[in-house]
Amino acid sequence: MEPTIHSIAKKAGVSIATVSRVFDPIKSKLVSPGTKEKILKIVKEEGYYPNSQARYLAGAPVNILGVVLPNESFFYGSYYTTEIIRGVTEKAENLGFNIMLFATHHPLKYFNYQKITKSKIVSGLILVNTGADEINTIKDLYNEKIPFVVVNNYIKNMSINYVDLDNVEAAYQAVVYLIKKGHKKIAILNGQSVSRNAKDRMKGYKKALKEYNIPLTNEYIMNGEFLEVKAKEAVTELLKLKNLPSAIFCSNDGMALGAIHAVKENNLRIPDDIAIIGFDDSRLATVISPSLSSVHQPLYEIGSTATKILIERLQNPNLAPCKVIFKGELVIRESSG
Amino acid sequence: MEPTIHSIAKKAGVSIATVSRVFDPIKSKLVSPGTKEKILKIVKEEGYYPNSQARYLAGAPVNILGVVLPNESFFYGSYYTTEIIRGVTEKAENLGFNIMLFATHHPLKYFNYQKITKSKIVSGLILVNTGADEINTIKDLYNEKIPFVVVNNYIKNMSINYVDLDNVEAAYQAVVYLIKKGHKKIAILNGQSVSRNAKDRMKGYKKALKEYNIPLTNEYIMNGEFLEVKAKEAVTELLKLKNLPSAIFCSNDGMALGAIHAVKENNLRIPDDIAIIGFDDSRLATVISPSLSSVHQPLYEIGSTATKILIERLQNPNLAPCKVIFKGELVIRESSG
DNA sequence: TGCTCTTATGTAATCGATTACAAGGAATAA
DNA sequence: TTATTCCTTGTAATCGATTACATAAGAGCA
Repeated sequence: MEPTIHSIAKKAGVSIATVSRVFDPIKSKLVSPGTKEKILKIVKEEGYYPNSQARYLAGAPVNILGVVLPNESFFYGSYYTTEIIRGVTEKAENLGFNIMLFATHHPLKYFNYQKITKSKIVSGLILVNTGADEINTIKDLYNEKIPFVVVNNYIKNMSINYVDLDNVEAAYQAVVYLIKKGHKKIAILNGQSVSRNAKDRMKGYKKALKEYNIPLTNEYIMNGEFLEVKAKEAVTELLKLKNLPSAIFCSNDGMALGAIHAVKENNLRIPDDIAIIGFDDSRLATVISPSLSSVHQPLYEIGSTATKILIERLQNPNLAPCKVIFKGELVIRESSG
Repeated sequence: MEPTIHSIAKKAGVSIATVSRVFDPIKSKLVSPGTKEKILKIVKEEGYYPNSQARYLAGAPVNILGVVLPNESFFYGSYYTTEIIRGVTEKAENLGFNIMLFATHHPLKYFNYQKITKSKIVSGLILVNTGADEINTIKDLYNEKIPFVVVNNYIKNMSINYVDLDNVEAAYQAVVYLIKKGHKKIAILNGQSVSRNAKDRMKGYKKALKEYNIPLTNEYIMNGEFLEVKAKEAVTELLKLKNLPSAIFCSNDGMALGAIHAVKENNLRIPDDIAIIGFDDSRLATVISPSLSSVHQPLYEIGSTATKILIERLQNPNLAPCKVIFKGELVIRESSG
């Protein structure tokens, strides 16, 4: 038989209430030192750990956070996802919370958020890489007053917790850098336009061009769907233009990689013929040749901040919604000249 | 007030036992169609989900698996770790299990496995990248009859579940490939010798040399601690030898990357002067120039297989321990000639 | 000595489900 | 018609903790 609070209480010759108190950091002060010592000795001998389900059921706070992200986020050892998870897990561990990982295979919009929150499997949610088609889900969560934080999907006009990068500004900085290097024909290799990230990076790109009076060239605007393969195809097409761009701003490093391959296959030099800037500052950036200039995101901090915000609000539901926007930082390497 | 089984039962005019039965796939057949329909209608209206803690406490099986790995496993978007997790999460989702992720910041040997299993937070464990210094922990788990699977840490003489790669054979194949290419002076860039992986890959390396009557050269045996930086230092030293090797077998891709950088800095050509083979077939392998020949591990399958084995044994504790050894596969690219 | 105030501990209700067992009613068989 | 069986549902104990409230013992004080 496994030890329970009853068997421990019996062996120690005390009531279950006293045993319970020993495990509560605050109430354990109410137990006399002698009794506490006696109980802890038996707890150790028996290898007793309080049953978490019984604790939760009896009213102890559920210290489990659900992290929800699309399974595909993991492909190829995504730097983006893993750094965020590293930040989340470490912060959660430090604050005494556990992480339940929902890397769901299905499109996220079919994920049953209700099930895991209402059945009390988790007490709050961290939503990473939720898509633009999930706004309704997020509205539901909001209306149901389920505690959650959105990472990387800024939503306008809703009073929710989120942590994100200032994508407009980051893209703006990258493009301005290219302009100041003398580039006037700058292409953008972006993700799907439904994505908030893609939208905002496009905004930053356009803002920079406008500010420096560079006209927008439609042929220079490409969709690589955030994928290396699609990016390579798109750039291969781009390079058939008569009026070639002299620089490409890419919305992630994977697409930058595709772009580099396409440019090389066309026997053009990087950065001399075409300069390239990526986004994410992933490990690829330093491995590839030429090394890739890229916008660095503080992903670890984004993950740990999101976790902190959520836990604070679980412990004090009256706190106001919190928005944290980090700044990106362009890391210059070889590919941008 | 949130709905409970009592409120649902009351609204439907039935007992809580009947409501409970509706949620049990087997027992729900005992409930008459009319009653079931009536209950489900109210369940839907009220947005009711059975409280998981109460279910567990009352005897329903806990469908939560703990995945334990060192926090550092995530650095740099580790391909190794993420692919395994992808396999684990997808298989778990398909079999109706949830994953609790313990990416612990402390050395794993200080991780309190007892706490999460005995307190019934999880019903079983998947141990990924456990170190050699944790054999005692694993023995404890075994003695306590806690269901677990070890991934990537084959342990001799213990009747436990594990899933691993045949590292001896994989390393052997890689080195034989080099030998057949005409190499006779082959160095090995290995990880810490306490690591099971490192030991086995060394074994494969030695086996290949012996079989082809190539004497062992001590100076060709290096420890790069599985780290790019350390590997680069080690290879830089290696290249000061009078009698240079013509090939280096590296125990992971990160170290191969360090080796490539060191070789290039010494103005030697890859593969002409020095051929290089890595291990893991990570994304780096195709990104780096020259592209890296590397031993491919079926990481996704390793993860999903471990999960399947564990769940089967949770559902049927009488099943015998299960060992699954996958074969690696050398993927030839430019770096090996 | 008696009263009050602490301090330490115990009693018992409660959380929300599962499930063994009981039981009523309808269907079937004799 | 009555006995038997099956189908459906309900009753009540149980899982293992937390915690409000009660209470007993001891300390402090007049």
